[in-house]
Amino acid sequence: MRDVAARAGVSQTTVSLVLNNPATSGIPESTQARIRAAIEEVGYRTNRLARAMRLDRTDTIGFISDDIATTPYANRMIRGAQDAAWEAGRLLLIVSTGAFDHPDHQTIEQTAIDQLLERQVDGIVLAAMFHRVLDLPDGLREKPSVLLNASSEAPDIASVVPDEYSAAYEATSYLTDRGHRRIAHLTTRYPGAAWTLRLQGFRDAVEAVGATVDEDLVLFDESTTEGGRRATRLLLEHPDPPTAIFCHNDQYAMGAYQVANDLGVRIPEDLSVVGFDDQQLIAAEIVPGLTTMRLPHYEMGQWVIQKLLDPEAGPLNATLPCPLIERASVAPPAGRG
Amino acid sequence: MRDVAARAGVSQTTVSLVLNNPATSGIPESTQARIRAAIEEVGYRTNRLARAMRLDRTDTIGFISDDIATTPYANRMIRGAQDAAWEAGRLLLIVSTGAFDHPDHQTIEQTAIDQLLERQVDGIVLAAMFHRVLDLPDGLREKPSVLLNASSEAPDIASVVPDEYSAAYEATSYLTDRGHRRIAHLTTRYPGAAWTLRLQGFRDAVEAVGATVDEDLVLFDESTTEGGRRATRLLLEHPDPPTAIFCHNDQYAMGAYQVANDLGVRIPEDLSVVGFDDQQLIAAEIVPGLTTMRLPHYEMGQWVIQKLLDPEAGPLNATLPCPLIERASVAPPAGRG
DNA sequence: GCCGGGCACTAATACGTAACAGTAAATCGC
DNA sequence: GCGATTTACTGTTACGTATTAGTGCCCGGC
Repeated sequence: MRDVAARAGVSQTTVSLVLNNPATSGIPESTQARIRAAIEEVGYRTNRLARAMRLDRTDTIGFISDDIATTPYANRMIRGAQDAAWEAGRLLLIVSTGAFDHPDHQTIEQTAIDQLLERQVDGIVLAAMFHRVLDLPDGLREKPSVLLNASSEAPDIASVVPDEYSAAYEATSYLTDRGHRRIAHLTTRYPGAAWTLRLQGFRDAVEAVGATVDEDLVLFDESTTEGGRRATRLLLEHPDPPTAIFCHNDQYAMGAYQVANDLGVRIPEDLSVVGFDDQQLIAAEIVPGLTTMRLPHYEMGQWVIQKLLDPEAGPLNATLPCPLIERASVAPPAGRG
Repeated sequence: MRDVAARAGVSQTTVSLVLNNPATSGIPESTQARIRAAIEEVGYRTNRLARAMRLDRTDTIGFISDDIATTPYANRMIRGAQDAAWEAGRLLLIVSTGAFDHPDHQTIEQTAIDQLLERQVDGIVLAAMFHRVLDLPDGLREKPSVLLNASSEAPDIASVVPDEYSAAYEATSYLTDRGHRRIAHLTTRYPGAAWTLRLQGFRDAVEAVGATVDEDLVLFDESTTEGGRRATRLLLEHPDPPTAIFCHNDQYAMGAYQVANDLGVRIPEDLSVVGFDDQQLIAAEIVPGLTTMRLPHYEMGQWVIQKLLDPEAGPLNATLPCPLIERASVAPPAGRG
């Protein structure tokens, strides 16, 4: 900047003025042009470190995620956050701390927070791959912080989570609307907030049409393809099998497809299936296309950044809707055509 | 730091000394302890911006990726880079520039580079989701830079790519070793470096066992499930159908599975299939498990960071092997049991 | 009794920017 | 023609750190 000033024959102050308030600084256009030319010639580029020191603002946001590698959710959340940040001229400093149930996770997370604070980020996003309730780590209070796909006991920390309950209610209602009354729910006991909320939404939606939930049809297993196969086999061997299955996630549903196919049970004619997640590589690609609830990962990623940039706007704790993605895996139950 | 110094009754210089060279500074243990106590009491934390200005080094690496959202590859690359960076005490400043064939992509990429340079990153990683050859953007030369999953014409820029040719050769040999001679290759004309290299590896491996490539069996389509269905249908309707298919990627293979299943063609008994990518949600989950080549995304991510940290070590342009992941989709051709 | 040298520190500076508090000259109003 | 205002700038400082070049003091040796 000093070089630019020298070349343009003005002071460093003037250059700074032109760079930051070209309109209101009262520097005549001729001088401004001279300075712009000098900037070009010198190949000057602002040093944002120095700028940040002066302004006490880095235009950088820390993003801590518990496990980036093993799930496709991270993509969408990061992308949502990245896009919103980019639009506002902010950049994301990303740290992945590994699986949240790893013994060292707390320590790593703490170190990550320290690293971000030392780098003077303007705010911190703490993201969970699986919707859960977490203990607020020390340090998060030192800067504006937002929880992504997680909540905490702390009453004053912003957070956003998917509306699991309503999504499950809607998914189930989609089935009851088409006449299904005997509906199974494949779920999981994976630690986290998702399954209880979805199970409750499922129950309430079944009962809302005057039907009862047959506990034989609520199965807990791993929410994997393998688990889906096991559970679906049980269901289809049941003396009074369900006409529809609502699965905790799409992998589960994929397992259901495989078993149904093996046993000659047609989807959707003989068995309707609704999934959860809208996994790109599954839901749209298996045959028939899987009707499923899409988790609003991208939107939640956007939300947290907007919340950091404008903390006053909107609610402190948001719950985002999960749109129903309608494909071809649901039909009325057999015999009702 | 000034507060810490005041509280410990020493100068700021002494605090800095204790923080950075506790051993060689010649400050007696008693004073060091006093300073450490003061740091604790004050809750002092280094301001790395100021440190960076002084040292002209931010311990931050810029990571530009062309599209983080639509592929699961990004995960593994970012994670590899993140892990290597973390281990070395570096953090990643990540920018996603969107699809590389978008009209504004060049501009966005340029802005991203400027942003990173303004933030004084120590180095830049330019990552491509799909292996391709790119024009080196201006600005990359201002800092140490490395290309990830991409190469360029520039002779002096470090880069790492998967060894597509050898991987295809190995995949094909895996089939010829088991007796297959009539092998199809489903590939694509998606712009990028991958398909030509893989096609060549395929050809050479077939010819290496004295067989010839039937051009009827080399099909170009979109490398999607839909494309896989189309292509496989053509192949299975061929008067002299192949006994094995080598697919450009796993989605393609998934489409092949679906059509085979519909037509009652058993995998692997009637038709062997080898994929490419080892997509978590496909390869391990479809039945039977898909034998496929895993792209070394994680390892390439690590590689680029190590290259930035120690530019002298190893070759300038690396080619990483793709391990063969053996599952259950390959058997000897029918009639040779 | 004096000098050299080690010990335990410290003062001052630079990194690159933004902004406050000026200042000199030109212009205006009456 | 003169004070007041405007125009077009500039000098200086502070942000928090790492480092260089000291400084004062004490102790040992002769």
